[in-house]
Amino acid sequence: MNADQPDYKDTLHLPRTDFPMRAGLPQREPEILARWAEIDLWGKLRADSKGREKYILHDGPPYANGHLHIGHALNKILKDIINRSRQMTGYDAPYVPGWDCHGLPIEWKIEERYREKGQDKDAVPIVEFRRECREFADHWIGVQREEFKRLGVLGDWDNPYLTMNYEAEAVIADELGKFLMSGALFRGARPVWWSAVEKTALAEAEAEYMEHKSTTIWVRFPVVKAADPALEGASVVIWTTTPWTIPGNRAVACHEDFDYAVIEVTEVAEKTGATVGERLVVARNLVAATCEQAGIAAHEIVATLPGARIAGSTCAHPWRGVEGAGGHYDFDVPVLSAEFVTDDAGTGFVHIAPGHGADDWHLGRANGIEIPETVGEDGCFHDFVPLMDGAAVITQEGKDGPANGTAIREIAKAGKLLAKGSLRHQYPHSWRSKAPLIFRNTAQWFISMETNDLRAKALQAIEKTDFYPKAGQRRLYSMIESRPDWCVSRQRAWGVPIPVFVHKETGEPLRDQAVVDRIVAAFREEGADAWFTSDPSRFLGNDYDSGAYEQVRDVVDVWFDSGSTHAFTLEARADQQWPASLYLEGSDQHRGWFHSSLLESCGTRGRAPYDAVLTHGFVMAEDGRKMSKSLGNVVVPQEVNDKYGAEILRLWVVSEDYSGDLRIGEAMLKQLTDYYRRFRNTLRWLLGNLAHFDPAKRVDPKDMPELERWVLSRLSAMDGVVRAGIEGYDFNRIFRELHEFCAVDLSAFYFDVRKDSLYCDAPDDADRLAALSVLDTVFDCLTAWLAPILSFTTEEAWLARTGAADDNSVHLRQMPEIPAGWRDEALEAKWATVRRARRVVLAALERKRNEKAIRANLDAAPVVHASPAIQGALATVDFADVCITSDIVISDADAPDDAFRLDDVEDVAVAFARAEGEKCQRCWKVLPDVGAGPDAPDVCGRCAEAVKHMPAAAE
RNA sequence: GGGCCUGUAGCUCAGUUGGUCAGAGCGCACCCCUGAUAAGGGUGAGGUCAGUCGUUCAAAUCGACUCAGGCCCA
Repeated sequence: MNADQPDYKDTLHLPRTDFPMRAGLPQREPEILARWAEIDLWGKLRADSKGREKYILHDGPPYANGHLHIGHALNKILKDIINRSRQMTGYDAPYVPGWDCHGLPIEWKIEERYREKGQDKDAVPIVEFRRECREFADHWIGVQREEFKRLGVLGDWDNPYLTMNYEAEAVIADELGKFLMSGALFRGARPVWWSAVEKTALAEAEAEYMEHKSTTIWVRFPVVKAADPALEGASVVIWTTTPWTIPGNRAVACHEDFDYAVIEVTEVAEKTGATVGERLVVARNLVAATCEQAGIAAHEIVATLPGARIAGSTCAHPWRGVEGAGGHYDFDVPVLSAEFVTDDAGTGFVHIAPGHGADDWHLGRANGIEIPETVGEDGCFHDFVPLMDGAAVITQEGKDGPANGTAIREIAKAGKLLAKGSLRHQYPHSWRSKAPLIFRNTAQWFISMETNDLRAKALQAIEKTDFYPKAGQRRLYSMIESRPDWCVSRQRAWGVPIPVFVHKETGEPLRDQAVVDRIVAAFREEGADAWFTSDPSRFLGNDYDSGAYEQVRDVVDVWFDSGSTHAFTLEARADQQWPASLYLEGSDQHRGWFHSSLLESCGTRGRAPYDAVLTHGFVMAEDGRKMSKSLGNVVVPQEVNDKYGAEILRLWVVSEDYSGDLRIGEAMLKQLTDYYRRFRNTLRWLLGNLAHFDPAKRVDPKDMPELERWVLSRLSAMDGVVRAGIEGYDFNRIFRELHEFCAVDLSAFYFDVRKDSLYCDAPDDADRLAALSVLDTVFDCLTAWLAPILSFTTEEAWLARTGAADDNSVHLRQMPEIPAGWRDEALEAKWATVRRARRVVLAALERKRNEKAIRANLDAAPVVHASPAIQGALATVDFADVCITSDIVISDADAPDDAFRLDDVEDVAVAFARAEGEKCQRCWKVLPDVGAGPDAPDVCGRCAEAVKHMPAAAE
């Protein structure tokens, strides 16, 4: 610009706003959070929506033992987006966050502290131990609460639900009481990892696998009832690494798909356990290995048959009829088929001792086989087990006891020992004493799946529940369909006690509602500690002799705790409602919270505690693999907050399809910031222009130009997208469509086209006022639509426009009601045509630009040769404005041969021409009437007129 | 090993009941603007639709298998 020319910039209505382009989210977000706290946004929302239909998203409780990871962030942000979007579409959506507080991981942490101090946990009074657990959980609840709030998650953070609240502990006991009273809670037995040294059960995760040398044996189980004639007179051969479990044997398992061989021994080696002429059955591809081990020098294969034809046979226990056993082992040993049988070692037959193995136990239960108790808590055989002499499996010093030797000797004496060997393998040991563990049958409490038709009720409830995505329904269904009874007891300290008394003589649990009620009342007042600090008579009252009852010392499985959250939160709280509208968690919770809540609720209330279940996938690193510290690809939410802002995480949640696994990494975060900038700058430009808008001069839609009405129609369509997305939890679609709307419809088209009018027209020019009116509406819509997602930025923009009064927040708004008349599909179709023609013009000008014929499009005034149909569309349109050229000619003449065309746009050809005239120094269009006005020699007529109407240069 | 799920351009996603050359946005390259400026506009290059084999006149879309990844089990 020449220095001697007047600067017209001050006469333009350029965007003016304090809303910065650079968000500074890491700094700004905490300020916005502070304001929400200060104005009590949560309280205002509640007051605002009082009496509206409730939308209850019941929070699945995270575990209170560490900082949040990215999965927590995904989960809570998604919940927040759903709650906010429901709140803005006519519901009252009071979100109560919760925490899971009891359980093993916290217990471990406390035990670890003891170990570090050289203290013994068992020497500490249980109530003291529990107090430390409680404090530990309390600490992490505080930490996580702040981390969740930092993500912008709105909720009743001052009154969350905690499974360790006294009220919750009371309700959990009460719920368990319902199962007790209905007869569904019963005492059964199941094998658990057991340490004979500590005389305690260990959790799976407490077992340390270390190398161990085990004695292996091959044992004959004579077939007494053959399912196939080929098995007559033969012995099934089993192989085991735990000879001491033979007394507990009650079955043999084979695999129905494996081929088995019946062999006849024809020659034996010098050292052998086999006899010439005997028939043995082993898996076909283990025949050679077995023969070698047993010293069988030669054999004949008498028959081969699949496991399917062996299953159903009956064998004799190796000690059937043995002297001194008193007929104890004379029971039948059925051959069952089982999937877990392998043929990579052993004989293809697995000896099943239901009291000494998980597979064994499941198979035994599935087939109605008794689960014998053979070993006491000190690791020694019970005296009533014949032939074992009370031998120790594991000694109190943590060494192998004599039980293996005793068993092997007796098997050999009975003539059933085919071979013996040894094996080094990984075997579980106690993490405390380092002694080998054994699987031992123990008394446990179960909730029956069949009593009161729990399984059937649960399956029916699943069918009545909506699942997002749909596949979750089948997943949960098949789990419930096949699951065993629910083992709810844990031999632990940090949990809600199983509030049951068992009669010492009958072994029957006491079922008396009055007793349950007294327990619940005590828990409500003092917490579940009351169970450990009170004399049993406090609960038993005068009706029972406390000496006749044993007080159960087990605590309940934490899944029962969280399965009861619906009872002590949805039912108990006045602001909540039962059942929940939605449960939302990671897809692993089909096995967890969805599952336990369903069973708990069906068992006590006959239906699911939720109307719908939504699952999200897991967060992977950028390459689609699991995040792991060793790979260094872990994304931590706190770091994203500090570097990019929580808003970027919120955007991330909706930028992906959360029904499957999601990914996150540096490259994606960069892309997300680009998405963010598009939204932010769209709002910024709107704000800048709206600074010039006087609502009193709002133009009615019916008086607007077509282009403005087209925008309104697009808004109407977007409204449909937003509402459908909220309804169906498809926020990815909302995000995608809104982003495209901002980028393509608005920024690249509507804004670009209307800049001329908005910046240059006279203040009260009708078209300019219409455009401003539309911008106001667009702003109104976008801030509301994006508010659930970009909760910080929309608030910032909204306050920038409407003022930061204490009762003002974008989150107190409802989604805008779009008048039905705005949608005009014919108009949208017409403008689709206009934009197709525009594309040809822009492409033609691009070519000229590359040829250096023009620079800006305003240098051109092309001739558009179009078909009559397209001319019809362009007739009512200022096509030069639309193409941002200084002039344009629509011609019905045949296009010259060198006219520009696009392959995919028929009937439009563009012939290039430069714009005629001088460049207006104000609007930069090249026009013939520049300088026509005497006062303004370097501007066009329109601008001369506009400047005249400007009240002052510094508007 | 079993159940369930996922696999479309560098990235995030669309692709209705199988049938116009597989689409969008972003990113990228190049050009323009410099009155949305750590912004804005335009043009363009990118894909054996994980792979193989089938069904069909016709498959990204149906079936089987394989590979890779995930969740839950064993």
